[in-house]
Amino acid sequence: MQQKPLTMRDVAKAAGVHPGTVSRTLNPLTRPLVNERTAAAVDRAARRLGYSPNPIARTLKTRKSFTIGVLIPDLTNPLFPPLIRGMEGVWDGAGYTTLVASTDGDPHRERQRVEMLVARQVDGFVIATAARHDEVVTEMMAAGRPVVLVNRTIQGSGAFAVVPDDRKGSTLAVEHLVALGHRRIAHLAGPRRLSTGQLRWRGFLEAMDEHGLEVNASMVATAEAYTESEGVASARRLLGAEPRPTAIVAGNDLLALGAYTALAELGLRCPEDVSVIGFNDMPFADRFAPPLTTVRIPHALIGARAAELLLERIEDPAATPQTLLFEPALVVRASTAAVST
Amino acid sequence: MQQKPLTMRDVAKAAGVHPGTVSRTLNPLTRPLVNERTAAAVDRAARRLGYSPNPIARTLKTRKSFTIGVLIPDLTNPLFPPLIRGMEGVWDGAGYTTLVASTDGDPHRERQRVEMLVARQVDGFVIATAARHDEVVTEMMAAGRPVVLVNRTIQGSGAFAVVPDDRKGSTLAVEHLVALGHRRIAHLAGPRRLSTGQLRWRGFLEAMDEHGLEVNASMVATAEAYTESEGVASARRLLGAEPRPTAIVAGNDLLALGAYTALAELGLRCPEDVSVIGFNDMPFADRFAPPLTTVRIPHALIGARAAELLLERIEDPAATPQTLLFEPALVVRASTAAVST
DNA sequence: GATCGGACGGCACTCGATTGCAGTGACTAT
DNA sequence: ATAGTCACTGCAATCGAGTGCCGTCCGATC
Repeated sequence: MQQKPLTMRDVAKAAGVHPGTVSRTLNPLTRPLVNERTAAAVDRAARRLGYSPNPIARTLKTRKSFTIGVLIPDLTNPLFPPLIRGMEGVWDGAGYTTLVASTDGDPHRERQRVEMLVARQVDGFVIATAARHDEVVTEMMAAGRPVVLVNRTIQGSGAFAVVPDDRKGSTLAVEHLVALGHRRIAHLAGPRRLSTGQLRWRGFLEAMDEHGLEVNASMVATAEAYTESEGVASARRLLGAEPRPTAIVAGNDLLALGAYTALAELGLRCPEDVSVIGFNDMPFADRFAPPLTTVRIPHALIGARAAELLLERIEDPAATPQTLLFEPALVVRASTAAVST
Repeated sequence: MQQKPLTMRDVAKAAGVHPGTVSRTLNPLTRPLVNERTAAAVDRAARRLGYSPNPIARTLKTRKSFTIGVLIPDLTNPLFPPLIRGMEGVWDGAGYTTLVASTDGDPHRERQRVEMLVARQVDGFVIATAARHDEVVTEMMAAGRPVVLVNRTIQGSGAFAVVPDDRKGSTLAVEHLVALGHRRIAHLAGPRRLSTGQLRWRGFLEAMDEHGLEVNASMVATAEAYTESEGVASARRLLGAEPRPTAIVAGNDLLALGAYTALAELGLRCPEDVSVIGFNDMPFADRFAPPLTTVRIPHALIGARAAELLLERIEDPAATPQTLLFEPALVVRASTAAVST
């Protein structure tokens, strides 16, 4: 709340010492270098004047900004706010500030945002926008920048990542439906170029195979993006097949919502005619009509863990890459029911 | 994407000029001062080396960071992402970066976040957390910092603010219910210390009066915060009254959702037994069970307009304060119905 | 009482870009 | 030919904090 810029020289003058000494006393690492009594005097002067150091100047000199860049596709996707809160929680405690940038899924814009963040000297990145083959991410890692991937990861290893166990999630979904007597189960898949789309699809196929259930081409539709409107379009294709599936496993909750719409268009009821399962357990999923059965992913936890991992990576550039897998859990609500014969 | 820091001196050396000349060339305002041919040479050198200026150093010298601080209560409240996207849209175009800070409604934390933003030399603030009597905001304005209030405003004038016409919104809600034959209409109010809580309440009382409808004490319950759980608690009180209200006007959608829960607890149906109206038209309000009738507020627009206003204020410190009122609109869905006699 | 060692803190340069001031050279006017 | 003007551009200080180097002063030691 200071009006006129208060600098180290002011504190130095007030304490009757040299600015360099002030710097040393205020920095915990160099503090031992200065006499306890002078240090106390400096502290007193600083407190009295209400001095607080200028992070900009500090960054210029030390190249450390105590800022972290977070790349997400779109803030209005309800999946991301909890993720971000999870991260902010740990960074706040460590004195870091969070700088969030939206890319809208546009690689050009993504690159531009990254350049902005680099220019602002962020100390590291959390990336929630990674495609399986992601040029920008690969370049950043090659350049030695601290990067942690969340939610989505890239093909191959060597990256730090904190992601849900997507295959497992699909297994949970399929098993639940099979237990309810479903056999014609369709998959409303997310984009194949994202790890979530790919792995949930793979997991779906494997689980179906496990149960001796056949999956022909008309039982899988792939959405171009994780949006309601894409969900509607793909669900229409699924529901046009003969015989019609009795259940749909959607790649995420927004796609599931799209399926709701497609069902309504056709005069079909959920869950009486067709069961639907989502993915993520987004906020208010329990409020939908009908309340959505979905695979819950602990986003706040994933965010927090990613934040910690990044901090470790920043402090130790030689840290070995690791990908952390989080267990999903099935949340049964009212969008799934026993198959009606 | 540069690895080694590339500075103006490097460009200067490559172009065979002095760093100062490079600075003048690259700054559009001072560009006319330099000879066209040397300017072209500098441009070429800069492009060839892939130089981009260091915003940190620039900020240190010019005290302008091209960063704007946004204060919100909580990112996971679905009301805020659209607001933020609206602002980012205009700032991106003007070369500003957005720094979002969550306060969780805690004044202590709010003050601390503001100090962080001030230290980072943000050029201005958008504040969505203002209470009607807000010390922090008042101090900031007194200190001459560019501030624009969104969604919530403070008591008295002299502030820049972009807010919905809350009284009007309440009027819309009451009129809709009256038209459906309701007479015992209750208000599930938001906190009185926020302008939204206060004005929507006032608007409710005025509209009821307008229609010759009485409002006794048991017809208004005030929630301590805009949360579902607070909504449940207050709605219980409302529904315990005798005779029971046939309709509830909630101070926002989250409170309305709380009312849904309270109704379900009592075995009452919405809208057959009690109609409910929300406020905001938050994302997915059309997906709830039942789809929520609500007063829509154009948040993205409000955000965009606030962003523009702040930019004007930053460029012209003498700009005169103004508060912009945005028209709400009633969105009728399925949570309201004609009163059942 | 002279020497040595260590603790302390002052000095001055650095980070990268901006900018007031002054100097250079060309060109014009008288 | 000399002064005066103008257009450029180089120089150096500056923003605020961090830090290597060195001098000073103290006490301890023989």
